[in-house]
Amino acid sequence: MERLGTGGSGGGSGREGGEGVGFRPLYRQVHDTLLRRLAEGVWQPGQILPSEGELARELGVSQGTVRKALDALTADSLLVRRQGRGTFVAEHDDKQSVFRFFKLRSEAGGEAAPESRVLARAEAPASVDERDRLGLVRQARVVRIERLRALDGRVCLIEAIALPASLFPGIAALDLPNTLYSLYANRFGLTIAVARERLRAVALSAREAGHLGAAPGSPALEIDRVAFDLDERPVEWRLSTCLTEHVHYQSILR
Amino acid sequence: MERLGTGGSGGGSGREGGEGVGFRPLYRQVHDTLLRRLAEGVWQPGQILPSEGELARELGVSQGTVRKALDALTADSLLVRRQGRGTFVAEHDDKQSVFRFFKLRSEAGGEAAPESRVLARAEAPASVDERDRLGLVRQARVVRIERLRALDGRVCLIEAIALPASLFPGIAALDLPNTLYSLYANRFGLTIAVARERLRAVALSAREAGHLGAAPGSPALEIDRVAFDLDERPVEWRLSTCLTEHVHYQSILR
DNA sequence: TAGTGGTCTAGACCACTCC
DNA sequence: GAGTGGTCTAGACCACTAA
Repeated sequence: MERLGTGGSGGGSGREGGEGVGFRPLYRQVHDTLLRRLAEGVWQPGQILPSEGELARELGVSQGTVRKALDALTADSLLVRRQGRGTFVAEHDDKQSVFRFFKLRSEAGGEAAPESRVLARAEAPASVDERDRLGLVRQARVVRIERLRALDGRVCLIEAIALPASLFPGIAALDLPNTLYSLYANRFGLTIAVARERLRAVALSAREAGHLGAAPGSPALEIDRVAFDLDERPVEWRLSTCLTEHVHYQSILR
Repeated sequence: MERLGTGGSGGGSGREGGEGVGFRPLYRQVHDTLLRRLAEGVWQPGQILPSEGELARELGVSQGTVRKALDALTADSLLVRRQGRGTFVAEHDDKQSVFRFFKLRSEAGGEAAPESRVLARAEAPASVDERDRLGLVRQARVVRIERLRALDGRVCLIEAIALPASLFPGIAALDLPNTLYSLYANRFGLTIAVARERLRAVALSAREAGHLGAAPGSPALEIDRVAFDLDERPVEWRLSTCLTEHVHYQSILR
């Protein structure tokens, strides 16, 4: 049992303790409490959460307040709600949610999932760039993965992935699935919540050109992605170089 | 006075008319009603809307239902709500909201707004590509605008804009501001609600290279944007070609 | 002081799922 | 039929703004 704010019955919003700066709405406190539990793995992906009523009683708030927090977590794709069944921790290995972080689309418009082939894997001391992107200390080590990926049967992308070795113990020895983020969640308890991508146009190096079957110097799209977990820690750095002859990067702005 | 659904007092959600497929929640009907009014220009950008209570009485629903609709419109950046003051139609000519649709960022991280210089303007029959992107009929005409844009004082981008001439009467004779979308809203009553961007890497043509001060064949980022108004009509096609030596395209994925 | 949006509660009924 | 989330209402009090 863990009560929040002033709780209790009757109207009023009920300020939390303290008197100065800090005022967080109750629904925000509930949101953060549930988010912390998700980050700690109290509920695993695919598992069902207690019902709105149970959570409300446990936390000492009204059902409407719990609902508002659950709605926010659902909007962030961390939960899935199904009428008549319950509220579940989102699983991101589904066909459709592969495309949550994968913005490349075939010109043909086919919704085929990308295939992957691992070229290399190794553990090594982190480079300066890797320490910078991942917020690592000087002595830190990383696991590096290099892959080729194909869309619609056409190889179009080569990507270099760097992971903090301390967060992914033993990953170098595992079979790597096509969608790494479900592996991160299921094996290492790390849920990717946000990613920041920076795109540039570059000329292919001779080595990249060889792997992609293109001429050296050809223009290519470089995608520099840092992915963050529920605690907003940088967890993965991924540098992708992509041929965009039959493929483009799609972005919807609102 | 315009009432929605079954309205009235007491509990119950109240289904709308008909018996078969269609069921739209009341708050959704309110949302659509308000959206239609915005699209029709009933309230101009910057103007205040009636209060929650007034809207609730007018539409014959509870204040909570109106609130839910207003919150959704606020989340879509169409409204701005200010505690103690009221609800306003969003204005998108502010400094910070220039970056709503402009995703290029200087490597230096400076938040300086981009500058523009118009190279050419003309009206002409729509090309096949323009008809395709803008959903135009065979005889339609477009206004074309070509601009150079600079970030941090460095020219980095050349863009070709195509507008349906029927939607923008007389735009060829106007002074063009740096941020076109506020002009679209204020002079032509067209609010841009969504844009779809497709990014590719291309090699600079000799002409583009000349304008951008780079070598022909240099890799550049091509941004193909179609912008839609509140009625989801395609309203602008913009093809930008950008040097990404000191600039990148930033995207946040959730 | 009056009016606005923001938060919180309590309770009703509906739609869906499963037993 | 029991239990879940989804919708809707009514009413209270708080925080902020402006006159």
